Amino acid sequence: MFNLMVELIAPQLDNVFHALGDATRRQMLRELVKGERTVGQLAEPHAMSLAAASKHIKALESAGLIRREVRGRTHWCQLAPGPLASAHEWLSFYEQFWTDRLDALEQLLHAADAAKSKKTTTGEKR
Amino acid sequence: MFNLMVELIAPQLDNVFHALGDATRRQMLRELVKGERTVGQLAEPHAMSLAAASKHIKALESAGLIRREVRGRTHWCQLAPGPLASAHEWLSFYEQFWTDRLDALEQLLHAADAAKSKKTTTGEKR
DNA sequence: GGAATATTAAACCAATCGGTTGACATTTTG
DNA sequence: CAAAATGTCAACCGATTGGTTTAATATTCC
Repeated sequence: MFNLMVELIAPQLDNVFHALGDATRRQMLRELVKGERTVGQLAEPHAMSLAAASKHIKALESAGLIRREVRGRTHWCQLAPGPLASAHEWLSFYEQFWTDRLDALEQLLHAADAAKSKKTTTGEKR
Repeated sequence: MFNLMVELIAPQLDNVFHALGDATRRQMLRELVKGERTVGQLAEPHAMSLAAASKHIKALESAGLIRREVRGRTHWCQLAPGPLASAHEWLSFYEQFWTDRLDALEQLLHAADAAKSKKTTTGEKR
């Protein structure tokens, strides 16, 4: 299910994850959850030039994470959450794994608790 | 709920997302889902020197995405999915948003379709 | 001990990143 | 129209990235 679509769009995922790998850009996304914002508004909380913030916004845009609409002289940005969903889906593939691991750990703890039976069925290691 | 923990660990998220922003490293993670692998095994599918692959693995390791166990002269790597779960959680914050957006779109389409009744009772989602 | 194996370390390189500044284009406002 | 407001663009800069090649370090095998 996931297997079929995961990693087929590697360059897209490259862009999305790279865009998310910067706290400034993540904060901008958080802000955009509240609604449309102009470039200036997005830039304002950050201790950097408007040009620098503009670059961050361009990075988010070219990753497909936001859309921009020019109205007059101001550029309005809004979330375009599709790629976020893709990244989320990509990570979901691993959810099964880490859930299994936690389950296994839990079972191990329970087993240690009630250490009476002599089950030594080792989970196969590759 | 998410609001409380999201973005409190920004440097960690920086590392995790940065590590995920490279197709080579993502492929290595995919491989590790199948079980433990040595550095050599992880490197083999990739058209690069062992040293280069070793660097990728170190990046994954310092992002906390994998753990390494040295047995004899070989280094065995395995997934440490905790940080993946963190990234997944971070993205989950936006799930509500993009779900809402898609719902809104769907409703818009339906409304256009059956443009007769005037029910606008928005079903709450999730 | 010495050769082969498995992996990291160090030095280097071109490309990219995140930032700056200054010039420019396009509205809006007075 | 002129001035202010809103952004982008281009050039530049130092740091980081992802790769190379050539050692160096452990460990195992004979």
